[in-house]
Amino acid sequence: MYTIERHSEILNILEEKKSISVEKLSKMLYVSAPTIRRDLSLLESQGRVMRTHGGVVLKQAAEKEIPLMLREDQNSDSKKIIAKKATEFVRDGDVIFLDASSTVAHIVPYLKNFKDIIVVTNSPLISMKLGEEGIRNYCTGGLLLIHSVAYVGSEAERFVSTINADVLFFSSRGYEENGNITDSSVEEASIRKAMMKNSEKAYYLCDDSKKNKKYMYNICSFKDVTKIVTETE
Amino acid sequence: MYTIERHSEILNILEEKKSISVEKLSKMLYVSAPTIRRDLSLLESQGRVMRTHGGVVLKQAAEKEIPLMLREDQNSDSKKIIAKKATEFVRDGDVIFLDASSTVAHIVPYLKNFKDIIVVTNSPLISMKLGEEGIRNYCTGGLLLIHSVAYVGSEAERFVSTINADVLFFSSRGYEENGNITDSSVEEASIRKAMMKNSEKAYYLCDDSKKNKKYMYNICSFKDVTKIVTETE
DNA sequence: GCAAACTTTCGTATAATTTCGTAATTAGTG
DNA sequence: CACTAATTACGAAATTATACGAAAGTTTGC
Repeated sequence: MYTIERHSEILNILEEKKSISVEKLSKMLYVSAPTIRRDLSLLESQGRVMRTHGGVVLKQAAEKEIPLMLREDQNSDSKKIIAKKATEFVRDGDVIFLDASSTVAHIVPYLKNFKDIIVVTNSPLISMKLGEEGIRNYCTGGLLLIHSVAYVGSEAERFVSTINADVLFFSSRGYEENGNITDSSVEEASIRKAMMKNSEKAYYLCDDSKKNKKYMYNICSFKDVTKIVTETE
Repeated sequence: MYTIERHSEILNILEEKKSISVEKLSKMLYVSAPTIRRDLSLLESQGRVMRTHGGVVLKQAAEKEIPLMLREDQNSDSKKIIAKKATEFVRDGDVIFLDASSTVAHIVPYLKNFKDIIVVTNSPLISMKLGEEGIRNYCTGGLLLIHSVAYVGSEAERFVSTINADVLFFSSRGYEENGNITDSSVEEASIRKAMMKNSEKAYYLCDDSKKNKKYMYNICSFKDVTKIVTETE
């Protein structure tokens, strides 16, 4: 067995056992302990395992730093429910628009069950999460709107206007009983309109916390939306 | 048997055995070990196999290459030094291109000392880091190249071509003594060329680990670069 | 055509590097 | 403090990189 084969073998073993001692690895792989330690140092420097006195533990993908935005996410549970419901409207082969909201971000994990989908989003965060799940995706690019981690502006909208999507999932800051869907930034309202214009269907994802909140900019009205997805009925 | 026939024969053998020694290949194909090694270097630079001391292993598609974004990056200290040195070439008010390399990513924290700069990058990761530092930035958008967390393709290049930048900071997988700067993916090489074309100045950031590594795709040559920034002189 | 100059390919020889075990020293743990 | 584990140092064996030259194939100019 070659060195790099041994490295992936160590990872395989860890995948199964989560942690193991240097001594056991040494016996299992028929090499001396110093060799195992060298291997582990390397794997540690690559950030794949964590060494401890006497052994190693697998570094879980859990402790990644990215979801900073999503961590401080409120109503995360309802959003998850809504996201799952939304996947009902996805078909294999669809071209999907996702806006840059945290609600919509929760759809990502569910999308990997579909084949040959292409996703277009204006959120770098969602784009990267899609990438992690192995989902082919395009990002619009444009000016980064910092507080909402979204690309906006003419560049972003131009990109959107070149795509013909099957479905759009979007959210917003608030909606009113009368059907007005509103947001607090022009730029974001604008790009959502652009997405809506170029998508066959548009699903509005909203949790109850958004009810009866009115912000400065109008996105659209309930009647412009194919369906509204909520946690309740 | 011609050279390229030998190459595909090596791949065939590997397909079946997954890994094999240089010595065995040498005997099976009736050529000397150095010849096999040359073949393997080539196949490796094409990303089809992984060399290891004593032999080669097939690069499984499944070979879970930890995405850049989760990988703790190596040579982080030298990269930090290089990044700091690079900031010497930034002026207030500059429009700056940053490519999607981890070396270049280390520049971000130093950029917040400059006023009125605008940064354009094809990396969602760098874009978000810039955002966190409060630096005004645009991302190119385009197709997400997963393993390097970079946007590439015609959309990304089109965006770049609309920008006139003052400086570009870029890196690559490898460079040779003779001045060739190369990378392992066409797409990434291509977008770097596009950035170079539209920037007044271009600084190549390279740490010693990249020395004398040759990959399949040419980006440019030392003479096309304004200055090379290294950890040493 | 044809020969000279050039390029590509490959083997040989040698220098440099990698890998890995042993042994000695240092550090960590209960 | 005793015991185990980790680090460091070092040497041996194997592998690889490099330099160089020979042979075969290509290109160029006449």
